[in-house]
Amino acid sequence: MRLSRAFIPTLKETPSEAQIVSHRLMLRAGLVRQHTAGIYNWLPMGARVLKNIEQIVREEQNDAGAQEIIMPTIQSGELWKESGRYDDYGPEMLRIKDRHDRDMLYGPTHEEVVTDIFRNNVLSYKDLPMNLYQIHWKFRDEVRPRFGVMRGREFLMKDAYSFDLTFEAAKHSYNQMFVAYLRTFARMGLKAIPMKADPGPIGGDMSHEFIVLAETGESAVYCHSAFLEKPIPLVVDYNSDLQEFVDIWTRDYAATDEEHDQAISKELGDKMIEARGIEVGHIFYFGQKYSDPMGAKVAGPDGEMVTPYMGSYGIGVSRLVGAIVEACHDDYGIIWPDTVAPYRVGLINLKVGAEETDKVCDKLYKDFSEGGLSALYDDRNERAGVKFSNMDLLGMPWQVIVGPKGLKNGTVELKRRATGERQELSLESVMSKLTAHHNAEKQSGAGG
RNA sequence: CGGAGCGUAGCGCAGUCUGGUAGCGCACUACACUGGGGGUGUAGGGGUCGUGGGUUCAAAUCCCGCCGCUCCGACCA
Repeated sequence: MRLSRAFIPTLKETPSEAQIVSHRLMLRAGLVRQHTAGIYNWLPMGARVLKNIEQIVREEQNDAGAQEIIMPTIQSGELWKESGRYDDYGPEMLRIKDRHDRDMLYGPTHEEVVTDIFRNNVLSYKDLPMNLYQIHWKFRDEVRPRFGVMRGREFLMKDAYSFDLTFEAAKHSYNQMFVAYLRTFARMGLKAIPMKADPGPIGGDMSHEFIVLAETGESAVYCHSAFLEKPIPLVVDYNSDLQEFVDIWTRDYAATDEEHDQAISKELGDKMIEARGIEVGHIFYFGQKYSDPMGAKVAGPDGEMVTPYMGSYGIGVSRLVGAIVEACHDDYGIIWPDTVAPYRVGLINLKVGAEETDKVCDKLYKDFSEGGLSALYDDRNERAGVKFSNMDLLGMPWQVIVGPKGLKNGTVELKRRATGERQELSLESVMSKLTAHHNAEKQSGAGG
């Protein structure tokens, strides 16, 4: 994309409503604009990041054996009366009447709908286990939306729902999602720590929140320093027993503010990390809570009808954009991890209109796109300083700077946004270096 | 939902107390100079002052209603 043609409205000054750094930077870098309280427009840069994140989530869900579906945003109230939640859910649920005066609602979550799909279409234990997910917009009429997209009312969420014949099998489904989540967040360059969450009325220990550590996180969190060193599984056989791996990630202490035990802090001493965190995922097992009242049953091996055991697994996709900015920025702007960056490369032409620089930039721009490296080409007739600070604000992980000085020696400059490290390289080495990095990342599946 | 505050050009703000021609900086347009970290100058364009009513010769300014947004608390992917 040529910057001269791109719709990227940047701001020098921060709009007064933005309090936290991710919100400020997302507005300043032109990712989003607020439509109304807690509801956002996603402009081209924001939309690209959102799509990248969505795709990583999708790939990892598919790898883990989940199948993508799309459920409606507007739901019938009748299903919620069956599960009993129509009365329980409260004003957070946006309720609507259609023209026939029927009770409808904008879905805040989809347990009822997915259970309805299941009971109407799945008849035999042979179809289990089954895990269905979607990546779709939800609406929860929060009392007080804030922090930009981190606590919006409308938000993009990946929600998966598993169905199993037995508790043991359900536990395996839970573990599959657990591992998939570790991989998903790692691929985005995030350190996400699973913390035991309030298990709710079902009890047990099968509920975890995945928390990204960030200075400006919304809540205080506590965890053992061992979490910073734990391995992310690069290659996973999701059919194998994952319990051992899950145990590694759950044996050390980690708790959110509400669950925290101050005594353990003392016990762990300097091994205890006290930090701020952002919840980006939440998985839980809830057994027959919905399948039972809604009458979802399959025929078991012996012909008896069995009510399946369920779990649900959420990732806040739009929230992740904010969380990544919270975790990856400096005084100059955003520092996108390679895997989610709106463009991989920011190409800066320092002297637009000069034959040499124009020619080299055109060639690089073409080579990047042919090599599968998305590039944002700053071809505007602006001063160098404007382009540098603008590209730093936008946060492309690599910058390729083409100016008359370097070209005299046949070189261009490659800058790593995260470290500020700069190298003078020939055109060929720039291409090969970026391509090599890109390929290495694809192979490992966990770049960043 | 309790408490507090704010709505004036795309963004940041002044003007409101004490009523009298709607301003400043950035951004935007044009031209010139400049040209490796948000440069300089000149000339421009853009606002029914959130909205409805009231008081007044006269309302951004005073009074009343409504709408919207933000912040602090209790709640949440």
